[in-house]
Amino acid sequence: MDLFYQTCREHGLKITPQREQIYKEICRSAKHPTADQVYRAVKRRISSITLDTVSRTLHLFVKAGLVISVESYGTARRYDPNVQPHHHLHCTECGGIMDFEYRPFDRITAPAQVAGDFEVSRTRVVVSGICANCKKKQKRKVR
Amino acid sequence: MDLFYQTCREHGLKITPQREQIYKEICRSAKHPTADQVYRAVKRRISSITLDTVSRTLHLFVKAGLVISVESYGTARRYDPNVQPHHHLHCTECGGIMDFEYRPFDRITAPAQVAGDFEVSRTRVVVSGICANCKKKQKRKVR
DNA sequence: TGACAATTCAGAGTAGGTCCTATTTACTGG
DNA sequence: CCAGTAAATAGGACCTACTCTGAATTGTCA
Ligand SMILES: [Mn+2]
Ligand SMILES: [Mn+2]
Ligand SMILES: [Zn+2]
Ligand SMILES: [Zn+2]
Repeated sequence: MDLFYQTCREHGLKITPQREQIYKEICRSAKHPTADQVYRAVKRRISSITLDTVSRTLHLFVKAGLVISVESYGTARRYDPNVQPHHHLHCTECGGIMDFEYRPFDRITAPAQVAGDFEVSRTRVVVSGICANCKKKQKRKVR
Repeated sequence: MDLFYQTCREHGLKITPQREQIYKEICRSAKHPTADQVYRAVKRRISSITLDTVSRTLHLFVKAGLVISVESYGTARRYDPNVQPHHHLHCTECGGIMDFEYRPFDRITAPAQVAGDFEVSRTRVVVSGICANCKKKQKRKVR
């Protein structure tokens, strides 16, 4: 939470109970949640909160670099409190996105002829497939 | 279009004018369009078509392996007629997704300790940043 | 402790779908 | 080439996840 208070101060963002809970919630969930998922969780603590507040707050957090917006597959925008370089496993069955770290991938760089005039800010490896959980379920169905 | 007719036959999908136009449109657009974008384009040729038809058709195309569903950033699901290994540039300003090919990236593989029980079907490098076009616009604003 | 800009809430509006049902159409095999 | 049948489509209701607007509230700093 220190990072939260510091970043807010640096970017002139007021510290409100709503914002504290939104940041806490996104850190607690390991699931790259959508605005709506964060909204439902925070609403249990602050019952008056609206989805609008959560959405706008998450946009501000992204601008401030406190969280990032990561790739999704047909679902709403998903947020990630892990702003360090890391990579993703994406399950095409359940839609889950899981982090993985593998240092050699952090050094991957697109060559100049590809990047061209593109100003690169982040490079990520995304591995799509079927997670262990969903594979188990599929097998059960087959029997 | 040969691939279209062949894949439809192989998967027992009836060949309808709607499906022909949907596939043609997604091939023509280099922009990884959403169902709604395909719908608007096809509607100019088949004015009675509904978004529902386009949505369901695209799901079927994905199941048949005729197109793939690619990562998006808070927008709706996006489709790609290029099912061969390739990689993406993602502009965080305009939301555009552009293809790039770079053979060395095609060989990237997550190590066993990462993949674990995950059944990998596809590995892609996603480079996020700002495209040449958006950079130009930003500079114009600054002046 | 104010003053006041920033933030929040409530509610209406919107985008991009999904679901349901009746009608139409593409394929089959006689 | 035609009829029967299963698949596909159109139209419309419904839904989810935002996004916008305007008024009320609150955090910050002098
Ligand atoms: Mn992550
Ligand atoms: Mn592509
Ligand atoms: Zn899964
Ligand atoms: Zn751009």
